[in-house]
Amino acid sequence: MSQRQKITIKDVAREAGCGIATASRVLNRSGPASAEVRDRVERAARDLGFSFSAIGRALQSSRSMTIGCLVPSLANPVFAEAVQGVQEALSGTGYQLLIASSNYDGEADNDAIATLLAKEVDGLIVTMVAPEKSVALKRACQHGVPLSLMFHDPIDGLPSAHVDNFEAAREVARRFSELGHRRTGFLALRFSTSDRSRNRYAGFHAECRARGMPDPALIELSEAEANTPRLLAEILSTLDGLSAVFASNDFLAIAVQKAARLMGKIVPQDLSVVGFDGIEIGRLLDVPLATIETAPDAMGRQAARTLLDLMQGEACIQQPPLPFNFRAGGTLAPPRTESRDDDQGATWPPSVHSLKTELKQG
Amino acid sequence: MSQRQKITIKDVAREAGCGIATASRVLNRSGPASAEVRDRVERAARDLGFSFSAIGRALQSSRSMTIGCLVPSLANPVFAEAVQGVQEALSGTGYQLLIASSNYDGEADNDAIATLLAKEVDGLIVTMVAPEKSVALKRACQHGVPLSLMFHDPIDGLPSAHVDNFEAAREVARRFSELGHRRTGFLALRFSTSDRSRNRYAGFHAECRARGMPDPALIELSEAEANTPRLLAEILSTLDGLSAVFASNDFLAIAVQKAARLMGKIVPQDLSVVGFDGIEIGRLLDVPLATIETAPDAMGRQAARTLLDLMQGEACIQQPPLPFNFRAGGTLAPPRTESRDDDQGATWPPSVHSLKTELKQG
DNA sequence: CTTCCATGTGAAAACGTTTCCACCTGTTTG
DNA sequence: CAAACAGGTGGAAACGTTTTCACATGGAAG
Repeated sequence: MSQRQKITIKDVAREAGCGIATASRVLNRSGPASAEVRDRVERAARDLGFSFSAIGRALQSSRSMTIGCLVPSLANPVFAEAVQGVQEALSGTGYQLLIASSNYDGEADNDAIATLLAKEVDGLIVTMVAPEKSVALKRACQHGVPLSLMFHDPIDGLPSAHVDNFEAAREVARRFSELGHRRTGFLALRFSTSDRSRNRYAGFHAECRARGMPDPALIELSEAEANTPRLLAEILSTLDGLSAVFASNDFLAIAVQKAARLMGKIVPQDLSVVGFDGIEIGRLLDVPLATIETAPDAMGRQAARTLLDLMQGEACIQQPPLPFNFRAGGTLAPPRTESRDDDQGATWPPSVHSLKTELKQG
Repeated sequence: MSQRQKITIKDVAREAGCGIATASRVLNRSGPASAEVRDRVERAARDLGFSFSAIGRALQSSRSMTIGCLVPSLANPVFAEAVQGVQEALSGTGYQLLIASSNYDGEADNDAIATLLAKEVDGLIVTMVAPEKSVALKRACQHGVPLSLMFHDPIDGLPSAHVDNFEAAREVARRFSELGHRRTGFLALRFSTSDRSRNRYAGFHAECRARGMPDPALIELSEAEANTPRLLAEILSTLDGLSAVFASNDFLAIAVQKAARLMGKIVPQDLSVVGFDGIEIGRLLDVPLATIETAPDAMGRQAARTLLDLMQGEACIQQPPLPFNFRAGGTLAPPRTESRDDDQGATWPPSVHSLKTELKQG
């Protein structure tokens, strides 16, 4: 706690016996300087332990060398990995990452963007609740701040690093169908605040229809229900008769297995489960989890690279969606034969929400 | 992409027909102003869509309202959660989080701190490879920047939000011992770059000794070995005869189970496994993982609160270590009786590293 | 010997704030 | 009625940079 006040380039210039401009030129190698002066300045800077003030620089150049990143929460490893990917793509470019998280709150989203904007970030990488409705995001656009999205489908000409959730979910329906499943469920944790979940449901729903399966049951869980196997089991038991469940993320899928065990059901014989995200741990489980593999870190990297291009003034080009991959696993198998062909007989509980109308159609 | 240039307080003042100083006073409610002028200024600011430039403010007040945070990697959920905790504690204080990650590289650690310092962060929250040796960290100290550590044991009077890894590890040894285990192993992924791993080993080792058990086998894994069950199985099979393994994190512990299955061993009958961290998923597994529960988010929150106090000028007080909790689970059981009492007979492979000397003694 | 140019150099403006100070008005006090 | 004071107000300095511009100096070209 010794030296409380900072050493500026003025101090260096004084110590070296030259003008400020010269010191700046030497230290930045941005202009001519005699060997002798160069030497004095460099020595002075070293002796004094000088380093440039990024703030002074930012003010004068109106480039903060900072890029802002907004995600719902770092407690979700998917977003955390994406941010790590951004970090990696940024390393070596001189840009720093200013982070904000909204806790899945649309209001907080707007505040966060406003704050980031006030800090004059040179670019923005964003995942939020409702990008298409966010006034703050619109303002950022008009403001001319380069912008790139993550996880969202591209909107309004804004580039986005994403996977095609709709297509990926169709793939899951296809697998279910091919194995002979008919009655399925879709489990989501934050359906209303996650366009990803909604797109997945839409794709799943569309493909089920296309294959003549009954509409999947949509089950939206609360945080508590998702984390308490007993509660989850209760919910699942109200939906007796389904042979396969598509969980909108891997954690949920694992929770479903636990709940199934509690109910005395065996995965996959009594219930097939497929997750989403492809977290590493799924592979190491007793019964490896069938899931859609995605690469959040690659998403972060792509978002960052796109943003860097944009900041270079390059035209905004939307990259194709990042690939996903269906990972086979022990949690997916054909249904028990006896429950195969009784579609017509039983009354089938309707979807919890009926939002088939406002769903994307592919 | 319309309005590329910014609106400054000057524009507001001109629009309102008053001086800059007055505009500033009105907008900050920091001084007297007539009702009429106040009105004009506020209207002007609204009409123009003015917002303060954090950079201009930072330059003039020499407070950037930014705090820097360095962690090894956000791909590790433990650190990601901690950062999320920091984020939460900071929300509403007006401080933003500037993030850096080092990828477990000590050199990168130093660079990152230097960069953060150049950005004139008002405080620093740090988890790094070797805080006790870092010159950059020392410089930050001398520079007078408020500092708080996470995950590390307190050093040099720097406060740290941490759990007592040594004690927690002793707890594991105690559990093993009470169940009758004697030959144990300690698995670590990044032993050389993680003081946490080292402290855990030290505590585990110390308690094993204290209880008259043979020294635990120390097994340091490469990234590849940890993620490839086959490789891990090979390694484990070279250490035949041990009945219990303490993995330095839960992911490793789960990998060990997978490897054991590959070897035809049954957990916990043939091999007990205890992890560390207490990730949520461990609870949902087929065989719930026995582990030491910690709360990374609480660590982040504590680190942030301590830092805020420090920045208020309060004296630096070291909080007691955060509590840990032994979570019982299906992966821990007494060893098979036949392998109980043959200590003296067999030759026991020595620890991979023999660092018993430089280990913390409690 | 002049003219020109290259090279090295420093003063000063600009970036967007906040704050100190001085200057106005009126109004209250002696 | 003069003096002191309070409330409003704006000019200008400061924060740490970079960059423009102008001024030197010297050597080469005319």
